[in-house]
Amino acid sequence: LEEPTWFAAVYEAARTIPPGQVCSYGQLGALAGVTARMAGKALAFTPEGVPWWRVVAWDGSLPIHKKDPALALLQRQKLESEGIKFTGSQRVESRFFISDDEDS
DNA sequence: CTAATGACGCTAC
DNA sequence: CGTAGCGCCATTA
Repeated sequence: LEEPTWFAAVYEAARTIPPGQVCSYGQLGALAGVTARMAGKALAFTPEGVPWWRVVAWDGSLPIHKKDPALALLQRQKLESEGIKFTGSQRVESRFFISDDEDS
């Protein structure tokens, strides 16, 4: 169990995500000091205690369904449990993002 | 060293 | 709102 890489930084950044809010891989990566791609990689290895479901794509969609469609469904249920709502499609509303400024 | 890939980001149509 | 294409950075072949 050794991740001597930016993985740990991504996990800690994910823990800083407040409940009822979501964050994009880019935002999380910025907090962890890595790029969005690296954040996604780390999120695939998320250990216990890390709210990986609070991390979505920049546009609120769930890009993880590419290989694990069931996982995407699980994430959506988790987000709904947090009070987050979805649009007609599988996308989280922008006002739930940490990036505030929900008012245009 | 070059090519390909990935729980991505953003612009363009 | 939907799809298509390119860019990004690190790991692996």
